[in-house]
Amino acid sequence: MDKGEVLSYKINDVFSALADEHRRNMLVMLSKGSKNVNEIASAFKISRPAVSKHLKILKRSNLVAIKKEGRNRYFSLNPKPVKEVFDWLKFYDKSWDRKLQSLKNYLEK
Amino acid sequence: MDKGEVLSYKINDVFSALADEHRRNMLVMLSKGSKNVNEIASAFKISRPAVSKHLKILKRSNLVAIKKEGRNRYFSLNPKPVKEVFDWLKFYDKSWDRKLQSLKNYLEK
DNA sequence: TTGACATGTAACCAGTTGGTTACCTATATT
DNA sequence: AATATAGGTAACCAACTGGTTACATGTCAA
Repeated sequence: MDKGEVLSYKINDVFSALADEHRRNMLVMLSKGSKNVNEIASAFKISRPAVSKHLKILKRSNLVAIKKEGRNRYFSLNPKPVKEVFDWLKFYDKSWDRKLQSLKNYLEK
Repeated sequence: MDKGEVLSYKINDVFSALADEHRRNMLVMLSKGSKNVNEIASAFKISRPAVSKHLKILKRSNLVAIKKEGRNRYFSLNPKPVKEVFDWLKFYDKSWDRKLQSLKNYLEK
C-alpha cells in the first residue's frame, strides 16, 4: 500500500534480495569475478531454474549487472545499492563517525 | 533447505525484517526513545493488530527489545543485529578501511 | 466488581516466494 | 541441416506475508 519515499526507492528490494542465504552466497561468488548462469548453478544444490529465479531477484534489486555474450549471460556485482543500505542504517546513530569507528574496532577484533 | 552458517545465524531474519517500509519507520521512531504499542500504532495508518505483527517480526530478528510495565509493553531499539549486517556486507570490499572512508565521503556529500 | 484500556491471538484472504518438472528459444557446433 | 548447449518461462505446489475483523486476556480505575 505504501509506495515508499524517493530516497529509499527500491531499498525494499535490496533488503529482501539479501534476506536469502543462496542469494548472499551468489553475491560472494560474484565478488571474485563475473560468472555465467551455469557456473553459478553448479555451485548450488538447487535446480538451474531456481537459480535463474534468484538471479532475477538480484537483478531486480540492482545488486548485479548482466552482460550478454552469445548464448552466455555473465553476471557481475554492482556495489551501488549497498550504499543505499548503509545510508539507511545510519539512523542507528546520530554520531555516524563514532559509529564507523566502533564498527571498525568491532570488525578488527 | 540450507540451514545457514554459524556466523550468519538469524541474519536472514534481520534482512527480511528490514525489507519493509513500515518496520523501518518503526525503528526510526524507536531510535528517538522507547514506545508502547499504541504510541507506535497511532503513527501508522494500518490497524493495531497489523502493527503487532510487525513488532513480532522485529522482535524475532532481535532488532527490538521489550520491557513489560503493567499493561504496557515498551519497545526499544537493539543495535546489535545491525553489526551482523555490516559484518556480512564487508565482503563487498576487501579493503574495508577504504570502503568506510569512501562511504563516509558519500554520506557527507 | 464492573468497566475501560493495552495488547495479543485466531481465522481468513490475496499476493509473493522458493522450489520443482516440463517445455521453449536462441546460439554454437558438426 | 541436425544436434547440443545456455538459459528463460510456464504451471504447479506449499509456505509465508501483510492486511483485515472478531475475540480473548490481563491490568488499571471507579
